[in-house]
Amino acid sequence: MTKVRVRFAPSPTGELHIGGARTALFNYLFARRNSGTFVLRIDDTDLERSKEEYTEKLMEALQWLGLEWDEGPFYQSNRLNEYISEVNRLVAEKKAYRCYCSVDELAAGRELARKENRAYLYPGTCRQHFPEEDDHRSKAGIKPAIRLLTPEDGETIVYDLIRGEVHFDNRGLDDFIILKSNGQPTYNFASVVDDLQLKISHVIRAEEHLSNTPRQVLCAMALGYQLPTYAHVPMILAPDRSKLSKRHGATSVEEFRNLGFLPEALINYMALLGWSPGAEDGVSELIGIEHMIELFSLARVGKTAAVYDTDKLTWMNGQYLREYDLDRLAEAARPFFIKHGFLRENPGEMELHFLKAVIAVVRERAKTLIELAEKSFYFYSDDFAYDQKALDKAFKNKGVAAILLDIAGLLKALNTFDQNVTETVFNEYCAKNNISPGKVIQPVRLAITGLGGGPGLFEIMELLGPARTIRRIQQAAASIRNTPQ
RNA sequence: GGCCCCUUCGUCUAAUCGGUUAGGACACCAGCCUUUCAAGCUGGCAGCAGGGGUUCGAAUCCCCUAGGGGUCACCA
Repeated sequence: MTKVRVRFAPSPTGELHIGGARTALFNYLFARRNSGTFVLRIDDTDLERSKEEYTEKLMEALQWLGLEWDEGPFYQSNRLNEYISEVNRLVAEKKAYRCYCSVDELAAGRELARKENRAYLYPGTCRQHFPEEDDHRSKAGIKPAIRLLTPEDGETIVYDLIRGEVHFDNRGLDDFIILKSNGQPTYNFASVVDDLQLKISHVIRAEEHLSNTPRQVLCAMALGYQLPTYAHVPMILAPDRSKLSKRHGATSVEEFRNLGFLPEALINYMALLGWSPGAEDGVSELIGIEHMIELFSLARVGKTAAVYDTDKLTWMNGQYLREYDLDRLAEAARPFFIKHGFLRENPGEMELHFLKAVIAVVRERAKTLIELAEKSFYFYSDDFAYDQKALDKAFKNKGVAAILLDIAGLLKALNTFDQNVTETVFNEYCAKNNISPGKVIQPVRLAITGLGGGPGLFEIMELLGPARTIRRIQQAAASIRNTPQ
């Protein structure tokens, strides 16, 4: 068996989106599952659109997701000599030829084909002009592009692990350009040279590349190398079933990160888009990366494009949020708390300790880190309005202000303020006055949090401490008295 | 338009060689639990794109139609 070597080869023309990230994930899982090597390559042959900052962001996103690569990054822009020498070889072997057709000429041909409603194929104008005849043109300073000489009939077959044999009629393939007149290789060529020279055993990539694969197969055959095995994974579509783009809201890994999703949740969610672990009944879909590596197989990758659904991602994130290691969660949540002004840029020991305590309580009802921070506001600010619905429910009863004042008085008399003590105080008060606990707890909750729901009241009070708790209860009582019923 | 791929609940998916009341998850609805809100538990709603074959029997195999997606550049 040849050693498994796979690659993820993004072009640095934008942020890493969920489709690319999932392709990277599948490559990673496949490599790990088969004790292979995961190579990162940056396909930056398009000088116009490639940007270094995107390369940085791409790598940052991969690292954040935990998809560590074993080799690379290799840059196509650094490998120009390899491509040129391979192109020269093909020209020398008469498997490729110089083309002097102008861009305008070609565009006109395409335009005509479009008008006549037929597919455009390069007519092979320059096929006959083998080297000698080109001399005078090159002397005139015209730079040629190089085209691959492709077969006129027969078929090219792509062997795909997910789709089986895919046949392409060679009559539908023309002599495409492998080296542009500016001296840069085209994607189809550079990619093949790299895959071959890097000894990639399996090319796992998105389905959008399937139609280009016969061209790559032709390149590889002309170059005389052994072909890698292909696996074209289904696309991830936007909710409107179209290809992902900016107008679809959050699509990039970075955006999901900023929206408060955890990398493990995103990984878990993406893995299930197209791949299925086998789905026996009652088996959880919550799968950590290690378990995923054990279970992964391309045979269980489906053929249908998936529409991503943020609801399920959100649910999954909530699941991870609850189980996460508290220290790591606090670390991940920090920026979100800072953004709300709940935390300083360089918080001290005490603040971090308090942060963890708050998170431990609030995370039970948050699904994203944004929500986690938002739902923690009353631990950091006295300045909040009462929720109207909760107010109508909890503050409307006649004796509420008096009850609040009673409670404030009882709390004030306490030496210790932990949740066991305060709960006992509440219970005794209710029993003595024959009031149901809810009639006391809910108004107090509203007084100290402004909300009708949330964590256990006694947990909140302990975290908040006696001073703030009592003050808020007294203020609530006062505001009820001052409001005409 | 040519070529290529695809088609199971709203969404993600399962159903190894054709025989299942077509299963699970998210979302949604209801109930239970609870000081509340979540979580959790229980139950419910909901699908084989359509039409022909083949077969005793088809979600599963074949053909056609429809729909979706991809690709056809001196982009990747």
